[in-house]
Amino acid sequence: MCENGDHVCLCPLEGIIDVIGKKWALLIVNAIGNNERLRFNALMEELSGISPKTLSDTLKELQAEGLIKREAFSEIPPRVEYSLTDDGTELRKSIIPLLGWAAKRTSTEKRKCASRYRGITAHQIKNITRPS
Amino acid sequence: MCENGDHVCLCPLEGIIDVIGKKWALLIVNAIGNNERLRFNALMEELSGISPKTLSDTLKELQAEGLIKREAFSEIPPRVEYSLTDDGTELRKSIIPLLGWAAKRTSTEKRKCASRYRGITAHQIKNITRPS
DNA sequence: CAGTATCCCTTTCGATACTG
DNA sequence: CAGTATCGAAAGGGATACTG
Repeated sequence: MCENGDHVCLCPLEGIIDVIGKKWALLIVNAIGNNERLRFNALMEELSGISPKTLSDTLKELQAEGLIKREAFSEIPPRVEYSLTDDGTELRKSIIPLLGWAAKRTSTEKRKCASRYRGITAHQIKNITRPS
Repeated sequence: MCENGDHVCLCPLEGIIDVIGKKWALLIVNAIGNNERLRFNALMEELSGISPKTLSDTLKELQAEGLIKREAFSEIPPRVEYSLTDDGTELRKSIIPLLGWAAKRTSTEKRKCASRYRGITAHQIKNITRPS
């Protein structure tokens, strides 16, 4: 990567924006992280409001990006569990500073919290190594 | 904000995604940060490929979010300069960890760097307080 | 110079119904 | 249960031409 002197390359932005720019992507990553492993319908509940199509689509993309892992069990009824890969876990951690920045604005600018995400359990991050 | 125990609220995501999810937003913030202050056409050059409409639109949003400042001078020909607010500067810093995460993947997964942003000078961050 | 005004295309996402 | 198939509305952006 192009990092020399006081420069940091923004090239990786290409990957970042496509992933985290998606409306539900970070919420999904976090929801799974909060629970270790989650099934499709459980995710539907955590992310109240998401449609099966959107969830399915996003799940596939996150999988393709190597951020989550899908495990299917040959049972009846079928069972599929999603969990974070190491990469996904790292992503989950690396957005903390950004969250901190946003949180500061939220409070100083007196915005109401979560008007859009209200009711979504997954709007909290749990069990994460907190920055000092 | 709802931060207690091992929880960090993702509510601010509402604001974050809308801002940084936009294709050019972070690039613009960074381009201005790299140069202290920039004029409209200078931005057009740094962000090679952006259309005046898109730049104009995004600039207004970033302004509305309080991330950049617009100063117009009553001269002929007109001169307008954009600079980062403190908030914008903070944002620019807080994406570093995310960049680090993405950079690591980029290299380990052998993706080609910047296929989408190639040629855009603003794909580098300069003069920033680097994380240890 | 610093944008605006149009037009249009693409992607995204939601709702709903259906299936292995 | 875990999705897929369709359809449609809406937003994001790009190209280009024009203006105060």
